[in-house]
Amino acid sequence: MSITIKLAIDIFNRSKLQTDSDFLISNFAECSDVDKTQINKAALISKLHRYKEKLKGKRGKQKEEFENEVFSIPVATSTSTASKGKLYKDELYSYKETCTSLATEMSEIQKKSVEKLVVIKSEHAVKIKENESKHKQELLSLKKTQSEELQSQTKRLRLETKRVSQKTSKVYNENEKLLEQLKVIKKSKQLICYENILLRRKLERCSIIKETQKQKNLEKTLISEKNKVSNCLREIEVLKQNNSKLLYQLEKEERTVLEQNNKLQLLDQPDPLLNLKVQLQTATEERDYLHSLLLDHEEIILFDPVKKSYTPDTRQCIMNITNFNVSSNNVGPVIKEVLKLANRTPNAVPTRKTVDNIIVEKIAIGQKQLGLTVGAQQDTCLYGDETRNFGKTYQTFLLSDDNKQVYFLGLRDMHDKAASATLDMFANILDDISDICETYRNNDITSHGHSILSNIRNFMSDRAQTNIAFTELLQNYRTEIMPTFLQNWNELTIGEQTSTVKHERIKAFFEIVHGANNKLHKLTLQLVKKQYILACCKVLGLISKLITAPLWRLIESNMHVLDMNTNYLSLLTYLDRMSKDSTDFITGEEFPFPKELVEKDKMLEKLVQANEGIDDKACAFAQLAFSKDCIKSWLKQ
DNA sequence: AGACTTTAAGGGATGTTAAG
DNA sequence: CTTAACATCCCTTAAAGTCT
Repeated sequence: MSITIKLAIDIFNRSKLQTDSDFLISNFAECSDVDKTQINKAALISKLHRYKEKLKGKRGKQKEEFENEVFSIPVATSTSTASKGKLYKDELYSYKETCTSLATEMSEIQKKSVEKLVVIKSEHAVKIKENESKHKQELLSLKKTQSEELQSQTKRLRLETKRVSQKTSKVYNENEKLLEQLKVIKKSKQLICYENILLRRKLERCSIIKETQKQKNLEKTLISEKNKVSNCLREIEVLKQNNSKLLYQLEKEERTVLEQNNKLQLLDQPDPLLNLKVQLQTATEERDYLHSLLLDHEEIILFDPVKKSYTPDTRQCIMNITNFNVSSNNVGPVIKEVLKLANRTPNAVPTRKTVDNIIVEKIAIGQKQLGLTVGAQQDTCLYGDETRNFGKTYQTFLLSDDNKQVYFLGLRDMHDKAASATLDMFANILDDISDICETYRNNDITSHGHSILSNIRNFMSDRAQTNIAFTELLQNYRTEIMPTFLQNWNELTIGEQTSTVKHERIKAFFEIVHGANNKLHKLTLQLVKKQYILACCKVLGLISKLITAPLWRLIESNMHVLDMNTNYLSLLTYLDRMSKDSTDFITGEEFPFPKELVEKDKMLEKLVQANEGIDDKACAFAQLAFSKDCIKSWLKQ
């Protein structure tokens, strides 16, 4: 037995009046053959609420049909749904044990690592102590050996100095001896002098010859004695020199001793201590690194458990990630993977569906921005383009402002190409934007969609027939909703009345109505004043009207390709003729294809009108364009 | 080249939970 | 009780990839 939605909602409404909380379930159990205990109450209530909400939006036949649909009662599932992102209560019990065991495991691991750290620390301390004692021993041994060496060296030096001093004393002694000898010699000399005097006296007394002989002998001995003295003196000088040399050597030795002492002092500097310090630093760094490893993998809060929603930052992150064409399925894993780089783990990661919902938010935000910023922009330009894909046609609407910033208004698929449909789409998009900005609309008199519409100054379109019609419709639409708006158009019609020629109108439009605002406008205004440009334009327009457009119509008709031959031939002969004299082309009296194919409209009317000064130039241009050489060069391209 | 499978994406229906 | 926020399941389609 099954119950309808109408009955289900009826029971639900009645149950609200009851105080008995069991009323709802027992009633449902009665009406269907489902067991009372099997019913999932929360799901049932949630479902009923949803159906009520749904029913509100339905009227008439639709409502009736919906009410009569079968209502299936949610039944408690024996196996709880295994959720990936969140844990539910019944699961919690099963997970609790594993979690606690995991936690104890983790804490044990942590304890172990802490113990390890302690062990490492104590090891380091022991090592440091060992190194210190080693260093001390080394230092002591070094000092001992060095001091021994020093002592032996000083001993040697002392011995040497002793020797040197002994030598010098010897030299001194010798010197003194020599001096004594010298004294003796001097004394002897004196004695000899006395003797000499005595002898002289004797000589005086004795014979002169004998005396002289004796004197001579004496002189000889004197000279020899003198030589002896001088020799002694020389020896003394040499000894003196030796003495000074030895003194110099002594000085040198003393200096070397000093140097050795300095060296010894330098050797006393404690080098190994520095090494030890470096070792200690690296050890502490290693320890800190290990410690930081223990502290890492901190959780990052992406999902606010209090608000039960992802944080705004996370939402923005998701929006930005989807901007890079990451599929909604992969946004979660991408976030996880990137956080790994920073050694963090997210507390939750959105599923595909949630990401999809956030993408919808993104679009809403974009439209809100459009309403607020574009609505305030003056002088905007509307673009439109058609895209076709898989047999469906889509119409895009773009808007650019003064700063050349382009905004994307929206995209809709078109059921048909009619201009009215395009307008409907556009109005639909503007309505959407207005709806999004609902809260702001209450304060404004005009909606944001309307302000966007009223600020559109230009409409850029390809020359597709639809777009021309669309432009007209758009104008009408604007006049409908904004009667004060059409100032520009009124002025334009004034310009239209005063001139009959099209380029005059363009001139008037830029000079009187619109004003040449940008480079393109200025250029157009300048060119439109040049006669040869106008002549070219006339030729191009006529080519389109008389040759290209009819040719298109022919090609698009159901004619067989082979049957086109005659038409191509007539076109060629026509072009050949016109290259010699193209007056008939300019006046629009002659054309290559059947008359029916030429569309007679305002445009053609204006084009074939005679223009003083322009026609002869146009004639020349046309003949140039249709000449065989020119056509050949076209075909090559 | 065609058959078959996988992946990304859209969308509806509905269960779960906790705050209002 | 209502409702928001998130989740899951299911179905569908287009496009890309793989196999035969």
